[in-house]
Amino acid sequence: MRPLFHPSLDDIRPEGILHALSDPVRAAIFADIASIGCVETCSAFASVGNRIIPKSSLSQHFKVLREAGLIRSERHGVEMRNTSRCGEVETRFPGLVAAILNAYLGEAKRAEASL
Amino acid sequence: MRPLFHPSLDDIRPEGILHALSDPVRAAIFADIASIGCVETCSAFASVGNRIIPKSSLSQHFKVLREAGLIRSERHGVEMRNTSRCGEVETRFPGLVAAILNAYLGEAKRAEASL
DNA sequence: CCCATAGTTCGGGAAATTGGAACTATTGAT
DNA sequence: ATCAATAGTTCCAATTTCCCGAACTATGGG
Repeated sequence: MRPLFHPSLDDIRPEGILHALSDPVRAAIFADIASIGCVETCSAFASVGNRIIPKSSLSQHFKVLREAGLIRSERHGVEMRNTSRCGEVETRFPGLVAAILNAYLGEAKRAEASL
Repeated sequence: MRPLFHPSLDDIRPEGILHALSDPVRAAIFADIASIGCVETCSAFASVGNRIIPKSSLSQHFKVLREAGLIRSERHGVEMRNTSRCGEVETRFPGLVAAILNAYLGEAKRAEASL
């Protein structure tokens, strides 16, 4: 198992961030990690919404988020802890992550209201 | 040739916008349409940067932007005029498009500075 | 040492992207 | 009206990417 790759702040690209967050599942995972400074394990997301995500897919999703520069993953014993890199990303792309998370948040509220 | 489909404002989704703009070529096209003049033909983008884009691909790119709700395309005689829907999108996802365009803009400036 | 847990990697089928060639629609010229 | 030119679209095949089950790896505990 090769060590996890994390891009340096300089290597983070807008297209990577947009691609990573253009998938609603990844956006939901990231929103969760980003909220309240959180630290989350991968398996905390065995389901997103009411959809069950196979762990091989989850692993890929975390990899995409990591390589986009949105999260940092560290092994702690048997599990992986994921923290957001919002702070760093904000210095490079001001307002970007916040606007994206906010857009998805508005979307979720709409869905709820129209039940 | 079936008529062009434009989603109503209500049907515009964050994932569609992010996906559309996660491609640097589409982002460049959209940035151009969104800036000042706002009316552009497809063939004005035969090349983006120094890359030549085949017209079948260009047509697809415009379709993706259109179906994401980012642009409106109307036929005027033999050509297509594309206008941005930034204003509408802004009411639904405040700050989103601006933050994305700004992120790409910063990126372009960096690339220039590091020559 | 063996088992359980947490993730990663592999591999094949499904879906999306790309771009050349053929097609369609509109205008202008003969 | 016919023909040619221009601007885009559609078709299709090759490539790429995505998804998820199965097999694998790493770590900690009994």
